[in-house]
Amino acid sequence: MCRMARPRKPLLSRDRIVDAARALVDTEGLAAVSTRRLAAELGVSGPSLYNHFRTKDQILEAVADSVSAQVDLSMFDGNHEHDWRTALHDWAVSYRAALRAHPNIVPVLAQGPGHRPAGLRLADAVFGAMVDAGWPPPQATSIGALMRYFVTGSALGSFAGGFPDDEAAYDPADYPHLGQAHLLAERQDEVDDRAFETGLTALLDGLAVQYEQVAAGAR
Amino acid sequence: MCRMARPRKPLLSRDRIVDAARALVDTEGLAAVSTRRLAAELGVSGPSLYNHFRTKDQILEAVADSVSAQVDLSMFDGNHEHDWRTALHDWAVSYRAALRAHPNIVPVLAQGPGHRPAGLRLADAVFGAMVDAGWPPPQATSIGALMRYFVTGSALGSFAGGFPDDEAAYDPADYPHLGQAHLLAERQDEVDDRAFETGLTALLDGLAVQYEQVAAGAR
DNA sequence: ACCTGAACACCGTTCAAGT
DNA sequence: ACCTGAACACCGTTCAAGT
Repeated sequence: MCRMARPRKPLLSRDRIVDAARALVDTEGLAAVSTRRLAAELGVSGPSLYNHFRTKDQILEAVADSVSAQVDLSMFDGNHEHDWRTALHDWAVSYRAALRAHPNIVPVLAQGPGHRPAGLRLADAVFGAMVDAGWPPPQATSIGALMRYFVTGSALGSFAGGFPDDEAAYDPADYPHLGQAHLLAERQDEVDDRAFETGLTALLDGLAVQYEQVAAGAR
Repeated sequence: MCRMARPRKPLLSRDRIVDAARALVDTEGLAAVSTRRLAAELGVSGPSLYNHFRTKDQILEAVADSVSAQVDLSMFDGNHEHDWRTALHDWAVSYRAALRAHPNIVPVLAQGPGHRPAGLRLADAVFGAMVDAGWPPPQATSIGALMRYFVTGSALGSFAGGFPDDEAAYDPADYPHLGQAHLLAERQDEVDDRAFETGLTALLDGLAVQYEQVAAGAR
């Protein structure tokens, strides 16, 4: 049929590279991602990656964006089934779940959306929904910012898991109140989940107070 | 006086290494810190550092701890001049200020205190003060965790600074609500400071609601 | 005890060469 | 268009050698 010799199918694609990089970040951490190691995982040589990405950093940006894309934004859809508070709560839970599934990439994500499409879409959705709900634009901006602070902070590293699990690490003379801290490690998810829900509830309760003031001012 | 030849004064010390590393992290970022580069800054050869620290990671841990040590904890002192809410507010402001002065080390700090003394001291102080103020220990733990989430998240990266400042980056078809987002970059500190104060106030208002419930349960 | 140069097994990235 | 090997200027860390 064809006159010209068809080039064989390319070995790589941006998607294959991002998938492999995300897997490597998840299992072995950011520091384990080298272009040679990643290429080996994909069965090619190191420099091949540069046919698809300009730098290694751009690969990591793409991984970060693929994680942002997992965040559910449907609660901000126009049909308004949820009030702003419920929407914000459900979004925060989905946002944190997506990041906690890939905690090692959070430092990259937390630098802001930059030009990453999924990051910008997320910022667009929450800002638009808050303005639609009646928040003045400056407050809507603050809500987007403070929710990102809280969610990325909660996903960046476990609170409970950051404490040593050996009792000997806590000299009572130095740390009089940490006598039970060595128990945190074995209840890691429970402690972090409860702290997240407690903080999220407090944030939303506090924002509701401010919303009342805004609404009263508008009357 | 002395029989033995005095060894000449050591060229390095842990403190000198940590100070130089912190300066390098601040001015050029985590990625710029290599043992060779850091050693050159100190006028010695790369391997010399290994006489004072076991690994490069331990140097970065020490930098992180030196930043934690800058956080003011005096509001948690026993004299009880402040109620828990005021103390928590002032602590959060100091905590964020210390981290924002050295944002590039925050990813290391946010992994938790580990065995770092200043990190453990900070956790000890806030937990002890909340328990003293009447919070049940599990809630006091949650408060330590959620405050760390919020503060580290707010210091990890600027919200406003994470958005491109060129209008062309925001196609209205893709991001219908980000028409003004390119203006965020030029008001970076203002936007982030207001979001932090808004979030902190909301958190404390929300915690006050929960505190009332705890106090009512105890009656 | 503390610093050095040499060495090892790595890095990210470029580039000429192949198909 | 896409992949390769060779090369360049780096890495973190170890170690024998110096004082």
